[in-house]
Amino acid sequence: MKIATWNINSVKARMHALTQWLETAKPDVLCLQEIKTQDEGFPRMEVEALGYHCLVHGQKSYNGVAILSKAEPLETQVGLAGDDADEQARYAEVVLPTKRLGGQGRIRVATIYLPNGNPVEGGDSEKYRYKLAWMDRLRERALSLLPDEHPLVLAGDYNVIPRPVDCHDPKAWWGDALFRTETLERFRALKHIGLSDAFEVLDGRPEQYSFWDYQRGAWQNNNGIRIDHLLCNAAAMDAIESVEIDRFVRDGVKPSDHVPVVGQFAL
DNA sequence: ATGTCAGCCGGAGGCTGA
Repeated sequence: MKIATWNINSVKARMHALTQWLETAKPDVLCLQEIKTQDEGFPRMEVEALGYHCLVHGQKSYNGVAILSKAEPLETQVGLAGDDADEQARYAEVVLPTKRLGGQGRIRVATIYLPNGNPVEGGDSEKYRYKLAWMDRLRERALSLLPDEHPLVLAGDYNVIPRPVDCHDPKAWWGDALFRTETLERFRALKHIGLSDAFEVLDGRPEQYSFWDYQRGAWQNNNGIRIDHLLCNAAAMDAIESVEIDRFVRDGVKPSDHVPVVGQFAL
C-alpha cells in the first residue's frame, strides 16, 4: 500500500500535475494540502474518474485538505477537536481497510496542513501562537488515537524543518516559524508520544528536500527545505518498507512548490 | 535582484498568504 502526501498549492491550478502524478505513481492514498477551494469547487468527477474516492475538507481561498483513496473509507472525520472556533480547514482523516487479518485489517490516515506561523515577531505574533496551539491540538488528537493498535499515518505539510540538515542554509532559517526552539519542541513532543518520522528512520540523508520556494531561483540552486512528513505509529513503522521523495515533480509543467512524499507499506 | 505564484474582488491590478 502506497501512501503519499503532497501540498498541491491549489488543486484547480494543478489538475495537470495531479492527474499526471496519480497516473504514474498510482498511490493507494494521497493526502492533499492547500487545495484552496471550497468543497463544491473540488474536481471530484475528474479524480473519481481516475479511480479514487475523495474526502474533501475545503475552505474559500486558503488552506483546505483532502484525502484521495482507492478504497472507500470505513470512517471519516474532518477537523481537529477544538475547531469550533477555528475557521481554517487543515485536518481530515479516514479509516481504510487493509488486506491483513483476513480483510479485517484497518489503517487510519490523516492529512495535515500545519500552520506556517510567520511572522514570528519575537514569538508572540497571533500567527505563531496559532501554530503552536494547533500543534498542541494535533498532539492531543494523536494521543487519543494511540490506544488503537492499527497502523496510523499522519501525513502532511508540517511546516517544520526537523533537523539542520533538512534545509540548505540552517543559519538563514533559524528563528523562522519553521525552525526555532518552540516549534521543534512541539514536533519532538509529537514524536515522543510514539510517532516516527518515516523518512528520518528509513532514509535520513541530508538535503532531501520536499519544498523549494518559487522565488530567487530556489529550485535551480537546490535551496530547499524538508517540511512534508509521514509520522507513523509503531504498527505503521512495522509495515513500512521505504520512503521516497518525488523531487522530479518540481521540474514539471506549472509545478507546486512542494513535491509528493511517498511511503510504501506492506499492508 | 522587491527575483513567484495563486485566489480574491471585480472587471485591472493591488492585496494577502506562503
